[in-house]
Amino acid sequence: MGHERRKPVTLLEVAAKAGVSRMTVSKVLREVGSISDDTRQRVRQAAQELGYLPNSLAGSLSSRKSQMVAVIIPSISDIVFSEVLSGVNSVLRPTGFQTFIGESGFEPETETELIRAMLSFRPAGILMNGGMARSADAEGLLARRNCPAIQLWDCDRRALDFSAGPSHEEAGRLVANHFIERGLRRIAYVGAELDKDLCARRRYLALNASLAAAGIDLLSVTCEDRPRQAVTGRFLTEQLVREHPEIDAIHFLNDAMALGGLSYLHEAGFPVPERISVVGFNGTSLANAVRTRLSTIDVPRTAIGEKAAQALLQMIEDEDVPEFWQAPLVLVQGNTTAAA
Amino acid sequence: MGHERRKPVTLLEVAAKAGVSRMTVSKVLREVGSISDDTRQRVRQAAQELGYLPNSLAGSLSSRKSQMVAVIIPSISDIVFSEVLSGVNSVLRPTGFQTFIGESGFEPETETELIRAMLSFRPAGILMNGGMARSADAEGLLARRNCPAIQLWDCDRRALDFSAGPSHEEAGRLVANHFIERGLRRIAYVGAELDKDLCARRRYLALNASLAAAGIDLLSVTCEDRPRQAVTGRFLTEQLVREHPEIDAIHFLNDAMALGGLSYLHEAGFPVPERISVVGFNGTSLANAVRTRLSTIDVPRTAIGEKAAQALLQMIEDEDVPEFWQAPLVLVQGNTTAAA
DNA sequence: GGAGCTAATGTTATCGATAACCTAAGCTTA
DNA sequence: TAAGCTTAGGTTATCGATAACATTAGCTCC
Repeated sequence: MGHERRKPVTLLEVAAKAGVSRMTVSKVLREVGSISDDTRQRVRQAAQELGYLPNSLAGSLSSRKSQMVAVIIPSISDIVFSEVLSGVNSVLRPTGFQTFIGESGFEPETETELIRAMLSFRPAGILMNGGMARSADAEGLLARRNCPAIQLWDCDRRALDFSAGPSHEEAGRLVANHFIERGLRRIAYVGAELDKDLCARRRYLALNASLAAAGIDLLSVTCEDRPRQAVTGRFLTEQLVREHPEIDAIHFLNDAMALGGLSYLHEAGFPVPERISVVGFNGTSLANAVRTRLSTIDVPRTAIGEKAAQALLQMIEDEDVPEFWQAPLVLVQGNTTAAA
Repeated sequence: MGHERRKPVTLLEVAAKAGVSRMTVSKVLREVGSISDDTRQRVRQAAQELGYLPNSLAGSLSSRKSQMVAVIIPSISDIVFSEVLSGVNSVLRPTGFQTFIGESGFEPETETELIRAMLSFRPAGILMNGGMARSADAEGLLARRNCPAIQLWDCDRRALDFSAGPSHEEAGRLVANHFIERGLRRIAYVGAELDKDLCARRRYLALNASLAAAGIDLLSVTCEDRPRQAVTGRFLTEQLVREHPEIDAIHFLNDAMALGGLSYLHEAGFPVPERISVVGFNGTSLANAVRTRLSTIDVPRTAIGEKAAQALLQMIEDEDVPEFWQAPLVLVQGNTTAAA
């Protein structure tokens, strides 16, 4: 099964087989223009028999149109993103647009190359996560793009043509109030890679500011060189309670880290929520799988993707679109924080 | 910030600005041919100042070459895949190839459209997960592709030009032997979506066969309409032990489901491993985050991606490549199965 | 000193489609 | 019945690059 097969079939070959011109084949396959039923049949059959696959390079070059929508995300392993993407796809798919994904790995250099690569195919639109430090080259590429561009996951700092996402500042404030209402005052924050994920950093800063306004000092335990996953949550929590056994509430960067932290707290004999309250972020289904129902902030991820895709379609149609859509946030009370 | 910007800059404009022909610009930017340092400078600067971005549609169409590598995966939320992909990228990136990802959502229909869309851009290569039911159209498209194609994640059933992945049958046998060696005889399997994930199904069948050979009946609890995640593992385990409290070992489809199951077992008062042994599959970092260190089968995911990418590069260079690479599997003994 | 190189650049054809316009036949309709 | 419209299809130019070959000037070298 070699791959050095014959040259792919072109319109010309289909045309020859069907006994018509290339243009006629093109019209039949795109269902434009007026073609008799008889010809239509012959062309379809010829294309089918030859296994004709249109060449999008030629097609898009010529028509200056594309069915490709580029999506660039920091990490495909971040569970968070998959639902945003499925929201995007659920709206885009029925319209015939195809989503092509690029993964930047949180590296600005890689992200820049991805933007360059994707834009060089002149996509119909581009969606990218907000909250990343972007290189100057990337900004330049985006500034000169000739398609609509949408920022996902961030609504505090608007960018590109449309932003769909939560206010991370609001999220930070929600958690702060949640703790304050419950009379918790020795509060810690556990996170990782805050230098890369600026959205998470903004949540942290808002939490910090809200607590400060209430006269509370926030203790933070973070590291930049470990993944934002359960293992890291567990590791940092261990470090935290060893040095500060007095704390009575922890907010984690995300649910995965919170679960890691919880596992350590149980093991080390810190009852949750009696002794320490825990709040995560995201509302991933993960959160309800363990015996504890994690208190967390639920983010409507699918809706974010849907709104983004809808806005994209409208912009492609040259319709007017608002500047942003702010995703509603809900702090879901589980059993890792005591009732107020 | 509208998106209906001016027409993108073309080679011709750069050429005019630099006072040379298009061909010269093309050669400078691709670093081929011989061009004087002076001209090279002027062209580079002109391109820079105009913000020239090559049009890959035109470039690839003309040269019949591409820097794009297509990857089609069933689900980006499946943690498993992210590491395979990072292995792929670590090899491909330095060579200048760009990975474009498509997500099929386990739907053959969607997968077919993705294959069509990606192949229509004439990529340098295509990588796809094995173990999915593929539509006839998809097979046709793949048969007529004119680039190397590689199957990931499955090495039992070889397909395309190269296969990189574990033997899922071996995995099933490993688990069976693990249980048998420990004298466990009331064994259950918990999984989901086995109709879609044929690799998982093959593990299950091998487990079943190996146990049968030892005179053991395997009890299986599965469902097709729930995700292969922790919640489902928990739900099915609850159902399992309610109806069959006598079982003494469970193999889960993956680690996520195993963790969900574990949480229920703890809660329901089934000590692990004293009363019930548990084995997962994958060796995700998740496995070590909770108090229990899950016994599981470690799959070298990054290596799979690397081998696949290396094979792809070799095929692009027209070098000979073996038919497959079988990923070594290790059953990692945690503390959810008692020592033999 | 001219045949033969090499280096630096330009010309032309082509990749595989689509846009925009054109043509011829058949049909209305006043 | 001739102007005018439809229908079905074809022609030509173009999209933005690259491959392959052509050209020109300066140099080498016997």
